[in-house]
Amino acid sequence: MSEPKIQDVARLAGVSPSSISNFLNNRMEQMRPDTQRKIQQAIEQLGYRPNNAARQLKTGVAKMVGLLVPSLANQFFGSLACAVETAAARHQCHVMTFSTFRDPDRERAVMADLLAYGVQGIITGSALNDTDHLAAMTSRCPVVAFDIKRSEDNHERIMTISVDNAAATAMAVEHLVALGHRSIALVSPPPYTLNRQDRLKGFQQAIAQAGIAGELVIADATDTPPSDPHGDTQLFELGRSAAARILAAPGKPTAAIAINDMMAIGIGVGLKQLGLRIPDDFSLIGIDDIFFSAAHDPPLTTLRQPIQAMADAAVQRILAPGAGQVAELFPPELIVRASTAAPK
Amino acid sequence: MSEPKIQDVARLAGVSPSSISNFLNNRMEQMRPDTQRKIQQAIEQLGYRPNNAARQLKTGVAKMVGLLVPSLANQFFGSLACAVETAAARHQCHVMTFSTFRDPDRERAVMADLLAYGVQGIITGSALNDTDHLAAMTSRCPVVAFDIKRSEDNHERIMTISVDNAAATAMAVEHLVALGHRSIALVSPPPYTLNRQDRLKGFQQAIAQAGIAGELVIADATDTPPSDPHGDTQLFELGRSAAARILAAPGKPTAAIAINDMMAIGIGVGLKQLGLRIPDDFSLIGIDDIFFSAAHDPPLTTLRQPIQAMADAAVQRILAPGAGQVAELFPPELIVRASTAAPK
DNA sequence: CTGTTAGCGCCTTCAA
DNA sequence: TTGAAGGCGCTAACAG
Repeated sequence: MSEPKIQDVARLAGVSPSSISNFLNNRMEQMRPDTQRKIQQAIEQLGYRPNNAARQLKTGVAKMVGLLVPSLANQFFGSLACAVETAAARHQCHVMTFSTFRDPDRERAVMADLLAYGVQGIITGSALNDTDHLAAMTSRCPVVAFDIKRSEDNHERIMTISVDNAAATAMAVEHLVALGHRSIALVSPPPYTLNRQDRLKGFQQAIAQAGIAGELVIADATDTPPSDPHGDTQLFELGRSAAARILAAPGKPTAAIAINDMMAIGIGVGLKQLGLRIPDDFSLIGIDDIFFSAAHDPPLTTLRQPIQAMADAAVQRILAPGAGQVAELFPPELIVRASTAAPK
Repeated sequence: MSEPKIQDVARLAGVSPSSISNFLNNRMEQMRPDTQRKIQQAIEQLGYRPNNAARQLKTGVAKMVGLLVPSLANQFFGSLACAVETAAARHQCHVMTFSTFRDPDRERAVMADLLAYGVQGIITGSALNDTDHLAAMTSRCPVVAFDIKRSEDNHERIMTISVDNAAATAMAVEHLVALGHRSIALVSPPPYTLNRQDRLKGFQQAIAQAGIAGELVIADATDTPPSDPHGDTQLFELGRSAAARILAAPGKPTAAIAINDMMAIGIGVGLKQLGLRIPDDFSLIGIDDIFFSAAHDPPLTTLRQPIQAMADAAVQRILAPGAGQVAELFPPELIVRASTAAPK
């Protein structure tokens, strides 16, 4: 069971441990080809793997970044984790992911764990409203937060990455207007977060610019409890129970923009239960482009967040500090599928 | 930036490093209460965190298990990762998750990485057909594989955990028969894996027992390329393009059991495009109970895999070897939703 | 080009 | 109840 160590390899290869170390760290110019070959062979023969803990203890750095998400059971964050893993791999770096379940205590605890592992930085997709604690982390390691917006409250040292929220809703409005809609609803939970406020702002500006009717429908009550506490089913339920109120809104909207896909899907189901057909009777558009948007019926038109590009940028910020801006907004991409059409 | 170390705490508390160590390892009986208090205070004042690498190097074990999944972007495996994280946390253990993208080379590489981190064991939800390599790992650390079935080919030392596949399809048949269906199709990709063969077997036995018509529809061709290479969209597309063939099957099935939910959802969409309504014109049942099954239209009847229980068992096998069986089958649970009804 | 050496931070006897 | 000391496996000078 006990793993072979660098000494064993050295002995077998008939060279010194430092040559093995050089070999492992790709300093090939420091040895003759045949030494190289012997080392290679010895390593394979023994099935030798360097011990990360020892290496880390010595060098002081772990090739590792930490990732915090609300829950991996939430499809959006599963995709994010996958993208971050891919991005980190480009830098020979591994990712340690923790689910926080949006629990502030747990968030604090796992950040401490991450620090104990010596991660090079922390990426969070689970930023709490209280950014003070996050800001405090920046004195320990670089911190990149997805989807929170810089404000006076949060320290300069938190790097932020977000989709351009105002652009997303504005593009949604433009798409709908181009289709001929003249009255559009924006459906959202209470816009507590700056992100949601940005989406609202983008919506209102685009509505004003197009000179059409815009309705804000706040979805904040649901009759059925969430079936999965961590999967963000709430938004689905919220959307579903908002369907009737959307139709009854003052401007008689013929289309709705949901704050995200999960909610859009819920709205769609609610609308169908009310007897409407999508997109014939009503158009629907989401934000995110989660996996199931394409597999939905009808396939959902949405504004895709460029997750991989955002993940790449996040990892870059951690591993090559100073290489990029502190705050960056990524443009969403309109994915036209079958949930939007001209109004009747 | 440099973290405080045990010496610093000792100095500040006015005690020796070993007392700090005793404190950290909960050997409180070895010191006076006031020493304890002083240490506690010093730790907090410094924001001290023990260095995992040093601890691991010294003790030889990392409180960590490794998890391999095809991709976290696949909702089922995101849920699995979440469940494993929860299970491991009960043992003060962390999880390092890697996506393999079903690439054998990558699978081998990440297993080696996991070993280098000194994980206590490896849980894989991404077992390749070639179990030899997996079996070879068992000499390095305990290995638990989800969803592969023990056979003569794979070594005794791979511990396996799986839902009872035969029971799942059998229960699905029984549910459908109770509803009045007399001709049922099982839709599956080619049943290369033992798991799928078991599902097929359970289906056939249940069909025979009920004395009704059973049809096997192999879905192996799709016209549209997968939209997400790692999200298992293939099964969705496969299901969708199989819809017509299901209806045309010899026995004129009035209901279908899909090999999993993803495929069931695809079949449902395909069927609807053909003008059928579910469950009025046709009943559909899946296996897994992924998140979106409940949020689908109509909500999908399915056989739930008890993921948390399975994850608990997997972690148990790793952390408390000998505590459980080597191979274990978990009973699926029938979740009746709205995609099944009596035939017309 | 290769070997020797001194720790990285912590844990754990062992002695005081 | 506390302190001193050795070493886990590896890396990076530095000396040969």
